[in-house]
Amino acid sequence: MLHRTIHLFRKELRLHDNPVLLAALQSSEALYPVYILDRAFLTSSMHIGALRWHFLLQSLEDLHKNLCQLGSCLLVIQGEYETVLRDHIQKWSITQVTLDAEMEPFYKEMEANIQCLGAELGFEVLSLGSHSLYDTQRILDINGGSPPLTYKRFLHILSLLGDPEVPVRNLTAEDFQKEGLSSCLPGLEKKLRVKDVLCLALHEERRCSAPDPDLAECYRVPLPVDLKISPENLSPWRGGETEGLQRLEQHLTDQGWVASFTKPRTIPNSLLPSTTGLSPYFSMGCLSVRTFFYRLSNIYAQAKHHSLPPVSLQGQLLWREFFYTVASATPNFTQMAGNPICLQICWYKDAERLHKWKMAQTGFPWIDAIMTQLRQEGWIHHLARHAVACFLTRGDLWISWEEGMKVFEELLLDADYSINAGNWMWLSASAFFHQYTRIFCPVRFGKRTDPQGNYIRKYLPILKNFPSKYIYEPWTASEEEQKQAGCIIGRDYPFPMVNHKEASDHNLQLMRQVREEQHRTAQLTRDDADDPMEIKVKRDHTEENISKGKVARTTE
DNA sequence: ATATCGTTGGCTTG
DNA sequence: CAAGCCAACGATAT
Repeated sequence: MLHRTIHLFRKELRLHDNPVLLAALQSSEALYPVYILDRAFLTSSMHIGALRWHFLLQSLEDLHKNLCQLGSCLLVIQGEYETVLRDHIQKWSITQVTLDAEMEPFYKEMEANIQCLGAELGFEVLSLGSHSLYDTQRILDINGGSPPLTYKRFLHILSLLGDPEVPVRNLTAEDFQKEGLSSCLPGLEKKLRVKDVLCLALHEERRCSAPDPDLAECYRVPLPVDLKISPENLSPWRGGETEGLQRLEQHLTDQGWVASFTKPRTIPNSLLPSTTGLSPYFSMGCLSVRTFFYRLSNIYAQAKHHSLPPVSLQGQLLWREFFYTVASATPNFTQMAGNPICLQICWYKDAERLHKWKMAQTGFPWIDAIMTQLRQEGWIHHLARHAVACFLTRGDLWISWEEGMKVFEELLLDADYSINAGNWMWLSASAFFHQYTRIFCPVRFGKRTDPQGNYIRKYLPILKNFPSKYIYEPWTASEEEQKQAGCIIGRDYPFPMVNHKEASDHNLQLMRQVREEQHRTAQLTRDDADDPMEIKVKRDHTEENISKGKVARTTE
């Protein structure tokens, strides 16, 4: 029996390699492609900021256009998702809801709630994942249930698993216009596409005998102004599958560049991205990682030599998988407390200093330029992320990585629950990375790849007339030189908020202390422990946290 | 038990 | 500008 289906788009905002949408089409006589714009959810669970709102709306508009070309359309419905679903299940006599499976707790909770609703209202739920290359559960199973904590070990497990699943075929107009399928609302269909009117289900034709003139208006993709989001958008990234695919193709034409890509050698302060800059498209599912993975495999197969993980382009996709895997099996992954893999550190709470960092007012041009690019454009290079993250946490300010993570979540177009938290733990040497004596210098680090400071001049124009020898440390210029540059330090641009040498030396000592204490407590715990499990959670040894962790594990 | 090694530091030396 | 040192962690391999 064929279903009457609502397909819920959540993250996978694309028509290529979209397995659950394909399955929805194949199992349905009527299909409603829906995006529920639940502002409370997007704000409180996903913490999306203004730039990401723009990117999301652009992606929805593009999805709508692409669906229209195939004889369908996107129905955007604003409201709380459960209420919206409840209303439309009845209104449209729905028997099936399909949706992309996602791994974030808030998306999983949403899916569980939809399952419950299905049991109550009598519709089936089908969800399939396509956001990652591998099913994280299979990786965990091979590793004996616990996540691999090193990339090397992770790669080893992948070598046992083999290549990821290949992408499903692209959707075509035939999929949407097959005999007897009606896709989207009949009234809307006629409005949006006069030529190819679908063969409609009988009862739907009856219902729409008096088409609502406001139907199209009612389901359209809202504009930023409708959502009271500032129309200002300086980001060069434009959301959507079409733009994402264009950028992908553009990068793949340079096969030599693709084959020899070596991440640590890319330049954090080039004025145009030295990496692909595709992350925003992957994070919102405008692009399929499986599609990219296999396009890379094809190029590697033709190349004489190619780079390898961890530094290769494919290796970058695998880093993403690595963090998904660890996040999926670690309780409280996005926080320190109750997170068994995270070093427990007593960070300073200093709202004023945090604010300076966040608002690009640290007085270190290299740091402030990066934070300005982040704020204006929503994307910064990976190494630039390292520089500002190290500065905020173990390097200079000794402020919790969770605070930095929240700022990135709001400002980054590619913000991703697992990857963001994982990298912040990495940079703060709280997990994954342990060579804490390696501290980025906020003056020296950027100089290597941009001695003229063109990057700083672009993002901090107030400093643009300083000679190159002062551009990374303008406070060392004499009063006369500052006047000449048209920028007085302390008036037009702040003095550095810390003495880097003193701050980083001090923090290094703190970090040593933390490790020493950790070591001692682990020793104590080991001596006391009857239960060998207690040793495993030595990193986070308080009673409360252990029980929290155990509860979270068993409910998974 | 012990050795190995880590995607991307900074500094000195030859 | 490449190599080695710094001081040294901790997950994994052996």
